Amino acid sequence: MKTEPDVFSIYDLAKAEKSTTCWDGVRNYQARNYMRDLMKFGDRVLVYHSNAEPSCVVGTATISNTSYPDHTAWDLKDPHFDPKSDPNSPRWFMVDITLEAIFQVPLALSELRLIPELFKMELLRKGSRLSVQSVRAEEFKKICSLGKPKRLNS
DNA sequence: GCCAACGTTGGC
DNA sequence: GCCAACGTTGGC
Repeated sequence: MKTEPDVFSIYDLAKAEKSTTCWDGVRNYQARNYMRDLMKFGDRVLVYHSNAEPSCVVGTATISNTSYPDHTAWDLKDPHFDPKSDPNSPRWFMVDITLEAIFQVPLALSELRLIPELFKMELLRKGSRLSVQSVRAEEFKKICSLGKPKRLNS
């Protein structure tokens, strides 16, 4: 899952109550479908900082609440307000994620591109813009082995 | 700041 | 349903 660190970084997540946040503001149908239809409680996710210097995979989190309507779509003052989302038939959904580990070695895109096991990874595809993507188990494992995750409570 | 790669909108 | 115009994402 991508986030712009200027807006909400993994360090903000670490500081949040119970290291948990709702993943609001996603306004892309495919990304929404991943969250609404595919994500299950306990699923693990990679946290990625986009538009950063450099852009990096910075840690892991878990799904701590499965999908529910994204109420920020109905909030006039929210930057992601969507007049076409009807509270009686919500258009946008979100999940909650809880921080699992921060990488002691953040993994920049340029570095990930050099890893043969990751050549097919969606994140590394040219023009890959989707903010919620699926990651293959082997890719997840490889990235964790490179990132040296530092668990919160251990 | 540039621009490729999308996704969305709306006229027809 | 097609597609041009426009808007957004995000690496570089």
